[in-house]
Amino acid sequence: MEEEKLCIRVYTNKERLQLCSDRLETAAGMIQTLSQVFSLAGSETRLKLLYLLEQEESLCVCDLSDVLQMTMPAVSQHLRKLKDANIIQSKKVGQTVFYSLKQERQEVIKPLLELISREIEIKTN
Amino acid sequence: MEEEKLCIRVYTNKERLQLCSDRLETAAGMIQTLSQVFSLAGSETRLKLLYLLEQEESLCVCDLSDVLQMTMPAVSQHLRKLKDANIIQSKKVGQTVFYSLKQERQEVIKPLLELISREIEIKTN
DNA sequence: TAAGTATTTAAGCAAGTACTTAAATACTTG
DNA sequence: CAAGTATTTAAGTACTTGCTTAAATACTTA
Repeated sequence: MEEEKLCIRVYTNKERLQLCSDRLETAAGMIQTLSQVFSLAGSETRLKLLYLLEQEESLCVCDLSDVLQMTMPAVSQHLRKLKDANIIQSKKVGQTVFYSLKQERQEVIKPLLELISREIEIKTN
Repeated sequence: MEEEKLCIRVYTNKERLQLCSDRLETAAGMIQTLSQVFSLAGSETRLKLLYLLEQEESLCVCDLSDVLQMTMPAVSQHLRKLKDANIIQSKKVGQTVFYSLKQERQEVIKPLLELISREIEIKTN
């Protein structure tokens, strides 16, 4: 099973392409981390969850399910993914579970959410 | 088909939840736009494409396929999605198609890519 | 105009995602 | 401890995604 060349170029800047490969290799870890965060934030529902948690500090599953007009299992499953990725954390008080943004990941999450709040500020002025 | 309440709370801050709903409604457009961008950037392959295009200004499908070690149809299909979302643009020169980041969307894309390049700078110092 | 190159399009398929409903778990209170 | 509430877990399913391969398109050049 030979690796076939699909594209034969006369003018190829091999050094440039090598530099690109090097860049990718150096950035590999960050790219992987970021693409995971982006793909989580890439769901409209989860982006809403993150936005609400940023604005309100902390909300319970029940409230979130109310606001988003979704069943609790649906919301709970989204929250689980965000929690697994260390983006949010939970705190149980009695039988109620409160979710909030995790400090550790703020440097990645904040710039994303700022894009929303900045737009909103413009809109409400 | 009655809309059933799945969660009956004694202490509910109705005003707070209403404020949350209002926030979501105001932010709806931005949230939709952003979640689309995030979900595109949420693919490791596409994030690499964006990163490379930012670093190199402009690259052809063939080069990208080479650097990413992927078939041209696979790369081409990713590029199409990014182009459909107005994140990148293409310019045909002879039979070669060059892709580059689109200026219009830079204010959303740049902060994301900066997270990578910033990390890389730290790493290579 | 024939042969070759770069790219896109299309069809097909395996894997992943986002819900649903039902049941399990954990806590609270009469 | 029985009944009820908040949440999670699990299984099932429709939909989406990301690749593959084959074929079509468009351009170049002998």
